[in-house]
Amino acid sequence: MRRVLIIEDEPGLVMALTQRFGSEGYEVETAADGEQGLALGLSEVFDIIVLDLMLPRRNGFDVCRDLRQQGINTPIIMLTARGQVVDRVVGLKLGADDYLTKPFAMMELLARVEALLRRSDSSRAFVEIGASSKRRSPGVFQFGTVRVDFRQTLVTRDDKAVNVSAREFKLLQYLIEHSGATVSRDELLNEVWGYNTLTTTRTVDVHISSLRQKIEEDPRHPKSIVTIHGFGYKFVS
Amino acid sequence: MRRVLIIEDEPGLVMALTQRFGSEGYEVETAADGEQGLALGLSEVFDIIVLDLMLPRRNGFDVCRDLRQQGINTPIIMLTARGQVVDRVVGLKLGADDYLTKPFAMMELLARVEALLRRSDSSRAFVEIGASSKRRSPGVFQFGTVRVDFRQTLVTRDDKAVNVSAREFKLLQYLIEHSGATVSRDELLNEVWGYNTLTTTRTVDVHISSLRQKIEEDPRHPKSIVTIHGFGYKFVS
DNA sequence: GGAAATTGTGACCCAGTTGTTACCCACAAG
DNA sequence: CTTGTGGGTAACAACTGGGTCACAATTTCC
Repeated sequence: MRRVLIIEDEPGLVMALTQRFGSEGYEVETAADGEQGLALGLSEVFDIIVLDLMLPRRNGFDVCRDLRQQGINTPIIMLTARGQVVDRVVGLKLGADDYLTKPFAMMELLARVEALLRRSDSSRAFVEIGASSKRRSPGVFQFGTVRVDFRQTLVTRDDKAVNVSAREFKLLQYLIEHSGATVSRDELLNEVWGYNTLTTTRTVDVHISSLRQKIEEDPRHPKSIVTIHGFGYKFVS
Repeated sequence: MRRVLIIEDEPGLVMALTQRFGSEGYEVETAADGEQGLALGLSEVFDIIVLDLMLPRRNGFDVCRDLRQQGINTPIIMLTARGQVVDRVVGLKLGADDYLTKPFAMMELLARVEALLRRSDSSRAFVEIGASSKRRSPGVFQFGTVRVDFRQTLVTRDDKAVNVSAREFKLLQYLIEHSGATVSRDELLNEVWGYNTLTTTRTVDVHISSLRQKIEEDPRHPKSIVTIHGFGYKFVS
């Protein structure tokens, strides 16, 4: 089982992360300040570390640097508050492997974690015989005349590129990844927008609407992104 | 046995919640104001906490934040009065795990509680040997030629989709979940509509009727949703 | 720094949903 | 068989949820 260490002081976020990772099958440990986090990171073995930048008692930079200096090379994802103009360079220089600005969508975090794990797996994989047994998602999804390429972040319809914004793309991706399931607006806000966005649920409708304009044959009578009155939306392929 | 802490000042609701949780086999403790609730939450261990937002002596936000700051990470469901829209954000940020707007259907509350417990169980489950013993509800229920898919929010009959409204779907779900039991109109109003709705019991009949039109072979002589004269309805599969 | 694109919000309207009433029939008790 | 009460359902009115437009705020890109 994968083990993740979460070093973060905001209780709500800790809660949310714990649950999200838990439901993904991770074993979760948490630390509420830098000191504690550093100690845990040094004394136990993890597959991934999620590290907030602003921490009481010892900030994320220090923790990250110290971990690396002690020979810990577990993948680290750094969380930075919006507005902190901390550029990627500083974080990466200190040994972080990726970073995310708060507030982030859970979906996003999970995706990056997976990516990092895949990387570190494959760098270790030379021991294993044959290809890794991990089935990676095909990367391309097609329904009707529409094709979504997740690797290239590209949507085409009748082989012609469709201009889809970032938000729309993520929304579409989430819907596709949960094909057939009814997803509520709240779930979409949490997974696609962010874990504590101020956004109202009506915003979801607007983006759904504009997505439909772009990928549905007849936007007035959508076939792929279906409304489930009173519940939410559902993607059917 | 599961232990639940209910922090709520409205006596009627406290009563209803106590009974409902009691009949589900929970051990219930209650607090009528924030101070008392906080004290209880800190001094005893619970599996779940139901916390009203508007409370005398200390509001739900404070209680939630204080509990979290004291290291209590029991799942918390927050109850908010209708109209307070902003609460989602603030509540979740402070460490609440879910929220419900009053008046809510008991069924809804129970479902969310179950979901939270399942989540927190699975994050602890790494101790267990082998695959997690998570028994998830099958998600699909079939009787006769009718199939109800709870994940997809979809009802089909003879493999053809049946257009069922939100209320009808929830009603059907409740009946199915209590297969074989006679459920009174009052119970349905409480569980499917809301705990203090002004709705009359005749409304239930109307919805039952329209459900029958949609899923019964012969709506005049229903086989699945049976009337128990003088008592209520019963679902038989 | 300014232009262009993206994103969130409020407003409006429509369609589907929901609750109520009314009328009639079914049931059970005598 | 009769009668009083409970239940089925059609019809209507009121409401609510959802689609989309226009605008403002924000971000991104030259």
